Amino acid sequence: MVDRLERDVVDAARGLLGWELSLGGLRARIVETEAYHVDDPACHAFRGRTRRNDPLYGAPGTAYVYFTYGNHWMLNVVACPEGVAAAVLFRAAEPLAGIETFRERRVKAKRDEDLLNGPGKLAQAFGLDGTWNGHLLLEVGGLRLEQGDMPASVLVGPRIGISQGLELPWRFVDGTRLRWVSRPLAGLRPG
DNA sequence: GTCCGGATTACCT
DNA sequence: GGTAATCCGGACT
Repeated sequence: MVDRLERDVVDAARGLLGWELSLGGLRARIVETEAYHVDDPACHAFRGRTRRNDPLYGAPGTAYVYFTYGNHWMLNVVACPEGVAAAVLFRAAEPLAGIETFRERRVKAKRDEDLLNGPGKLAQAFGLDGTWNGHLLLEVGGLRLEQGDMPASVLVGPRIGISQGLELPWRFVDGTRLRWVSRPLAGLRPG
């Protein structure tokens, strides 16, 4: 996956579906991703390099964790060669292990479907914050990304929550696990 | 120093 | 389906 991450952030976003995110006894299967690239106006690095977006320019496999809307942390994995800003945002996951901890941290989730079905929810359930910014996700230790089974069907559509770049179909969803996805009806089509 | 907007969520109707 | 809450980073004066 390092090769794939380095080659193309859009291909990597699709390829990361089915991978597993783990931290201690917590484990979840990635069911929804989005790609962001420096040439696209929705990317944090579109207007140049700053201290906030600096991790985007790092090595593929690096975590980019940032804070937004006054409340929420977002987890991304950096893609493309060093020096080219790009990343894949993890938007939703299916809980596989540690569900009691997920429930404790996501007190507002009424159903298990609400534990990880959004980027801010996913980060809250895993207890992530800026201290994980820059962490290497493909190496052993702490927060980790591991290969899983590729989904039998993938849906694509426009990315969520942005105002520019909506013409790019850079959101990817595991079509066999829509139960765990955020906004399953938002303009998705087979892809 | 001030202002604006955001890769969202939760709660309301 | 609509919207208030919440506060940091970036742009600008």
